[in-house]
Amino acid sequence: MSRRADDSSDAPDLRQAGLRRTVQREAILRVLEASDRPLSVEDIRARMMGKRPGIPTIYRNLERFAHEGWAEALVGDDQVARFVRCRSSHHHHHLVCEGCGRAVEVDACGLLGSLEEIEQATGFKLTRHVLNLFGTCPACQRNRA
Amino acid sequence: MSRRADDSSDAPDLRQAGLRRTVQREAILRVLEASDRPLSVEDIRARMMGKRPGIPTIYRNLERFAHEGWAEALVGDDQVARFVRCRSSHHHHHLVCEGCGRAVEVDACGLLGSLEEIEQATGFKLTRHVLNLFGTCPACQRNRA
DNA sequence: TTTGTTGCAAAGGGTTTGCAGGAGA
DNA sequence: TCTCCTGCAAACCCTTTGCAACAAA
Repeated sequence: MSRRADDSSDAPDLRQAGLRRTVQREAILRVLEASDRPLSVEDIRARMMGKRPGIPTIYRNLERFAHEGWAEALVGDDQVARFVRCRSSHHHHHLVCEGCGRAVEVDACGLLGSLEEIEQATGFKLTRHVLNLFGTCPACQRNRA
Repeated sequence: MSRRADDSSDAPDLRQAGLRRTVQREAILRVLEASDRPLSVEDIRARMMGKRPGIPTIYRNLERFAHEGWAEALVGDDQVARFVRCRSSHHHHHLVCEGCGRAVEVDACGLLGSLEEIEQATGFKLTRHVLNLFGTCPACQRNRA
């Protein structure tokens, strides 16, 4: 019922981004959409039934999706890129549960003050930052207790 | 003259960490020590004269150094690990100049407040975070103007 | 038809492993 | 001497590239 006025859309519009609608692309988007955790390219492939796109196709499309702001690559300690669907096109960060892998988006607006402090303390002009947060989600906290 | 009481030491003590003193190890430390920017393994090798350690040796030692908190790996967009010497063993972050590559350590203590906000907003219990900052250093700002 | 996309295979390239020889203590 | 380290070469493995066949528009 709610069609919000802001940028968060439920399904990326391929055509609007100048991309052709192909079964592979829509399948990849569907997998990302259905997952609440970062997925490697192999993960994505594993979640498809029947004829699956080739690895290069998945990489190429994820790259485009990331460029459109529809997804983002999070590289973990194992140096493997895992992709998450970005629901918001605002600046945001991802908080990943170390227990179950579930990821949520976080508006780290409170960070801005700290960034200004850093600019003043160092004399640097900040251009961008990468912040990845890790923790334990409510469900995993309960399970642990 | 100043021997500070805190943890910042000028030269890591290999023996104290249970590591043997080898020429390779000390050479790698010396290169890290002398550089004010993150260095890839190849960079490190390139900065050595004469007989240089093999690539695997450098990787193995950097891993140990990182484990001791003497250095840290920063992985950029190109997926290549670059290592910086950590002067402080406190929790800190690195701010890298996109102009010249120079890196400085930043105490992002101001971040703590934001982190608590995030815990309250999400219900997650935060365990760790990775924050890498990028910007333009004072010198590069001047050169640009 | 035109042009973006996919598939396959192969190459790339940073990083890791195995193991024998060598150096620290 | 006893381990720890190093060197070399090869293996790993995620990711990218090239190019011909294919499908969207």
